[in-house]
This record gives sequence, structure tokens and C-alpha cells, in this order.
Amino acid sequence: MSSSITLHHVRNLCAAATTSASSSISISKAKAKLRSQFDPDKALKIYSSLSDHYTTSSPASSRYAQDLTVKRLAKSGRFTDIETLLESHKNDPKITQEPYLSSLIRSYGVAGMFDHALKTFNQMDDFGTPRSTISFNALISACNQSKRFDLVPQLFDEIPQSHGFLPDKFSYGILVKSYCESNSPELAVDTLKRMEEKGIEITTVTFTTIFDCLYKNGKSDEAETIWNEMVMKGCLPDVAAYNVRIMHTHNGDPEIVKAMIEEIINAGLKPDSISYNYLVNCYCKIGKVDEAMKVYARLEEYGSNPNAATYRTLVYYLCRNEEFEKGYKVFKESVKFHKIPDFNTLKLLVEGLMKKSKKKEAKGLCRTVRKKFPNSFSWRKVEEELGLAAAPPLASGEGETQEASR
DNA sequence: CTAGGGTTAG
Repeated sequence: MSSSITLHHVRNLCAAATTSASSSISISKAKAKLRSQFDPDKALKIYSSLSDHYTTSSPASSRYAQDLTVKRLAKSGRFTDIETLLESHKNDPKITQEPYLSSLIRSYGVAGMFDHALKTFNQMDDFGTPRSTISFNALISACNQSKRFDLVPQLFDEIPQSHGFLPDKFSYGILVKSYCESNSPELAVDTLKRMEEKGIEITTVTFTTIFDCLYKNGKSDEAETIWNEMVMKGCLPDVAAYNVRIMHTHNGDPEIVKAMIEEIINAGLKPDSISYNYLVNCYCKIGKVDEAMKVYARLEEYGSNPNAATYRTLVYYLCRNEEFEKGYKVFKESVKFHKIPDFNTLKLLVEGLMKKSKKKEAKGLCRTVRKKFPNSFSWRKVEEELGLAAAPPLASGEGETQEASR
């Protein structure tokens, strides 16, 4: 392995971030850990322990792990660390492979660091990396991610022409998205005509981008026109397309959501957790938490899984209903699947449990939550106010050691 | 080997 300065820096960064030596772990394990790890230092540690497997594991997985790590770092404003991490990858021999380099461009986009994305794109000549739509699409996608929507049409006109390749259906999809994001649905619709003229396939994804944008801009009739156009062209809606339609048309009525879920099933597709969450949400909001719980109980039978939002919604409304024991049961399930609700919902639950003298349950909850917010003084305060502060007060790094050992 | 849908309470 190369021992360049930048790699060395990354290693130091990782070492400083951890209390124990990092060990190699599998990519699927790393992904699961990264999803639930909101501490950027720990995310970096997990990611670095997996870098050794970068070559042997699937590129899609490592890209996902890289994006998650970068997202965590970006959220904490650690842009220098992102730069160190991503720049170190430029010493990899794979940098001459366009997909590998493109993943760096994409990651800079995820971090909102468009200037670095562009710099990386321009460095391709130095690295001797061949150019095609792959890196171009990564670049304009990074543009969208960094909210530089105006730049996309400009780059779209300049880059393919000057480098001698043609934009593909993905490039056009990203262009359409940029128009939608700058609230110019009419320019997005115009692009469809342009695509037809050039014989570029208009996919379900592109249609979905547009009618979502039309709905968001209050143009429901036009959105439905685009939906019909999509179907007429034999371009079949998928679950994501249906979910967009559910989102903009349910109007708080669970019966509408149910009907559309039926429609998805009748179309031979399987509704996903997003589809069912609309149903759970609608029931909760009109005060029918028991109906929401019935949907939750049958999710497995439907071939779907609850996600973090499902748990949060259910626990929140069960608490509002003063059904704290049921809330605790749902909370336990959320723990089992590493999808525990947010701070405020947990606070509501633990306070309710104490109000109902369910001290054992309250303590159990605290044990778990301390692991999620190991150094949170606000959670400690919640525990203290309820007389549940079992652990000794946080001394020099003690909380973190405890957390890491579990 | 890329682009689209939600993060839902107050």
C-alpha cells in the first residue's frame, strides 16, 4: 500500500478519533453501523476500517459507505476532513478508472463542495483518466447536490461539446432535475421535447421528477397530464412514481392512500415502507392510532418493513394518546432494528413512563438512549429531572469508553 | 454505472 502524506493524515485522523485500534469489518456490517452512527469521528473510523476491503467488495456498497461518511462529516462542518479523506483516494491506482474518479466527484457533491468536484473533474487529464458521460454526469449531479442549479444548463451546453461526447438519458435526467429545483417546471417540460427530438429515452425517473415538481408548484392538472403521457408512452410507473402521486393527492384521507396502495398491488408492484408510512401517518393524524398500529402489525405480512420514521410517528402519537406502555413496546422494536426515534420523542416517552410509574421501563429506555447519545448533557438532564440518573456524572471521556465497549 | 419519491411532530 502507498504511504503518501495524505493517507498518513487520514490514518492519524482516524487514530485520534478512536479509543481503540480499528479492526477490519465487512462492508455490510459497516453499512449497518454507519447508518446508525451519527458521530462523524466514529463514522470515519468505521469507514477507514473498511477501506482495506475497497477493492474486493462491490463498488456500489463502498460508494454508499463513502457517501454516508461524507454526509456525516459535512453535517458537522468538517470540510477539511472530507478533503483529506477524498484527496487521499487520488493516490489509488484506480484513479485512472472513470467510475472510481466519478465517485469522488459525486462525494464532493454530497458534501456540497462543488469547487472540489469541478477541480477533480479537471484533473482527469493529469491522471490520464478517459472521459465519457460517466464523469460528466457525476459533475452535473454534484452541481445539483451543491445547489448550484443554474450551473447545470451551462455545463450541459459546454462540456459534452468541448470533450466530444453526447449527453445520455441520465445527463438529461439531471438537467431536468436542475430546472425543477430552480422552480422552472416549464423549462423541465420543454426539455422533454428536446429529448424526443434527439431520440433520448424519457424514463419513468425523468417523468417522476417533472410531475413531482408540477405538484409542488401547485400545478396538479399539469402533473396529471404528464402522468398520463408517461402511461400512454408505455412507460410504466414504478413504486416511487406512485408514492409521489400518493404524497400530493391523499389530502390526509387514509381511504385515498389505501386505494392507491391497492392500485400499486394491482399493477403488480409491491408498495414499500414509504407508501405504508403515508397510511400510518394519515391514521395517526386523524386520531386513529389503533388503525395505524394495525397497519404496523401487518407490515411484515405485506412484505414491507417499518423504518425510523414509522417508529417515530407511532411512538409520538401513542404518547400523545397516553398509551405509554404500547409506545414502549414499539420503542423496543425500534431498538431491535437499530431505528430508534429522535430525542424529543424519546423524552416524551420516558416522561410518560415515569408519570405512569413504569420505572423499570423508563430505566431500560435510558440505558439504550445513553448509547445513542453517549455524551449528551441534555439527555443526562432529562434523566436527572426524572430521578433516573443511574450512571455517575460524566467524567473525562468515561461516557465514550462505556459506549464503545458495548 | 450515473437520475426520481420521504425524513412525517411542534
